[in-house]
Amino acid sequence: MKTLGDTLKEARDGINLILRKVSAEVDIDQSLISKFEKNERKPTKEQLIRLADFYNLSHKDLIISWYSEKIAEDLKYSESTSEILKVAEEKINYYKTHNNGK
Amino acid sequence: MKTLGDTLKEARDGINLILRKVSAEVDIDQSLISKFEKNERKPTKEQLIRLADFYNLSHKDLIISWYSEKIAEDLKYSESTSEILKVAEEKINYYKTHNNGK
DNA sequence: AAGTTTTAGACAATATTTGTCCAAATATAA
DNA sequence: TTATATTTGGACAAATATTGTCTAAAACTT
Repeated sequence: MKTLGDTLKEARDGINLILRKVSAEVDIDQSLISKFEKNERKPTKEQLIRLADFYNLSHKDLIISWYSEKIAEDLKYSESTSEILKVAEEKINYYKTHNNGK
Repeated sequence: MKTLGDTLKEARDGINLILRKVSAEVDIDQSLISKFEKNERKPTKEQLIRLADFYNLSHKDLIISWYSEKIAEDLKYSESTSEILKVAEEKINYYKTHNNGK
């Protein structure tokens, strides 16, 4: 199962850059980026966007990865997870249709 | 769409108790309980369990409500929500089958 | 071995969540 | 209406969690 960290690492490997360089470009501490790649920290959404832009990765894909990992982390040890997700989706749809958009 | 707050309020109305009484029984500030009922605060999981026990409500149902509201709150303004939830579920299942249980 | 890159961990700064209190608002009863 | 009781809003401090920064050790390259 490919993690967000894997994606970031692959992207960096793909262009053969060292952390120090990426760090300078995206203005994020290299130690943080290292941790993102090893899934020891989660980037903020802003950081994620900056990395996506720099690496030319799909915003959408990264955001999906980012949110889904957050949710999975939360529910990992919980029961009834598929019901929870089903209800969550209903609520979201309800919300979206009733407050249209924002 | 029935909220967690609605459920708690209905339960209390069902047994006709005032906040002060419930508060004393479950040891949660009455103002907090009021806010739970109005969805202005979210109970902690522990508080939720104590309320469930006191009101004789299904733990499972309340937990589903609690988590799904949390997730919905997070994703409310996001795009690709159904994809996010789909991927989240895959990750959870992956996690559960590979670390079986806990 | 020397130099470079990556990583772990401690730490302060910041932000978020939580519990508590009280007085204003609302409802109920006399 | 007035008096009494209940509910609610809001401010605040305490506790907890997240975030960014730095440093030096570990791992890797030359």
